[in-house]
Amino acid sequence: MEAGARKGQSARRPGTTRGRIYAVVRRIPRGRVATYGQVATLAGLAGHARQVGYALHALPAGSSVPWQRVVNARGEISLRSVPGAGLTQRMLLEREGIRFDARGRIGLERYRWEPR
DNA sequence: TGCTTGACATAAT
DNA sequence: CATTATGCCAAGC
Repeated sequence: MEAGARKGQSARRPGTTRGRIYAVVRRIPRGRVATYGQVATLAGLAGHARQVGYALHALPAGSSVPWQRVVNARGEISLRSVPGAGLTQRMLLEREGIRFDARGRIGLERYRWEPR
């Protein structure tokens, strides 16, 4: 339990790598998407996109982090350990007004979040 | 304390 | 444009 509790804390504890990643993901506006590398760069972890994915993977359910708006560089939803979840993510994005390609890809040219 | 795994990115072919 | 190979860091056991 302590391990689980500690995990939940580290997720909300600012200053940690994961906390910074969550902070960036939270900044993604609705109806827009960002790539893992983009989030990593904004979080100050340029080049460490893997950590972004891992951080979201450890993200607790019910969190205020719109992990669904984070996609890979191909503009597609990355496969995760939980089968079926990809469809859930796609549904959430479509609900925000994001259109998917016939191949299940998003037009990053059109929906890419441009931070300023 | 140290090793293995992991929601990826980028470059090269 | 698709696929393959390599590199990065942090968290978990």
